[in-house]
Amino acid sequence: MDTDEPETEPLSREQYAALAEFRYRLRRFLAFSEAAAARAGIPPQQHQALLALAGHAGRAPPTVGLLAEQLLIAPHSAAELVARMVEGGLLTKARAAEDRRRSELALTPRAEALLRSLTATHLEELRGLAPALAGALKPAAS
Amino acid sequence: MDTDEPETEPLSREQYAALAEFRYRLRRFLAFSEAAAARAGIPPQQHQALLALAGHAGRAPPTVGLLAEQLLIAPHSAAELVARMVEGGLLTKARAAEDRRRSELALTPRAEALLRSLTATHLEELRGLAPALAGALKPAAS
DNA sequence: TCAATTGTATCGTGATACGATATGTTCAAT
DNA sequence: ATTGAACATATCGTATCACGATACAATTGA
Repeated sequence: MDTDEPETEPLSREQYAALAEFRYRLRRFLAFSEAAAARAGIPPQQHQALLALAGHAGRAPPTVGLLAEQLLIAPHSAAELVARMVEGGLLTKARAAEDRRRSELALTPRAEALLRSLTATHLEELRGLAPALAGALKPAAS
Repeated sequence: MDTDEPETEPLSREQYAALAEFRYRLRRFLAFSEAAAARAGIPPQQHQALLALAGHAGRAPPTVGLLAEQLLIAPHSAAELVARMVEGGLLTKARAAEDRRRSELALTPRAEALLRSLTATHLEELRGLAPALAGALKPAAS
């Protein structure tokens, strides 16, 4: 039981309200995103995995460990996620030739189509949301 | 199985990368927030509940239903959350006099101290994060 | 006064990330 | 070459938390 909190200066009602507003808008965006993924027929984590992998395009081929880093989950959680996605026909997994510990991941055509559609939807949503988010952020960090 | 995706124009590598970057920064912020709550000794949802209730200060006394709206969870989920928080000594719950269906909620002194400390930490973090978030947002919504 | 609505609560369930652990692979230093 | 350490991935049981279905009490309106 932490009874001895660090001494903190009192905060204004406005600061609480601004931070609460920011988090509320964040939740709304995340809820929108989850609903969009659900409409597309995949769990939100799998959408995030696809986006992280696609966003990494151009660099070294993505692996399970890279996915874990990007999603901020433990490597073995990423392995489970990848297993579900391979099963669902969204990813292919192949041991890397030069280091056979690694599994290199790639999106299937179906995954690419899903992600394209989801990303377009999200960019549009963000176009509208960005000002509100930025606005809620400004007074919070004053 | 959704095999017929809506027709979407191709997206650039930069757009995927920008959106992925934005979500990554969001995850980092949320992970920071969860870690801060854990350090304070409460689950992250309880921190969000405290913030939502405090952010509402000044208006009508907050109820279980209001909390559900703010957190985007079902009313009965909010009831469970509140039960855990009352048990943990963070909230008090009292039937409203004028409408005895409602439970009016209030933060305990311990909760106020926790939230004050957590909010100060978060505002500081956001001061540093806001530019990066806004930066990742700009190219995404071009 | 009775039906519909609202606010809160209870119970069992499901999804997913985690901890602990295991296996295979590579690398460094002897 | 060999051995031990570090690394990448995988498996299994567990815990958390919101949900669906449902219930009940209080209020409102016809």
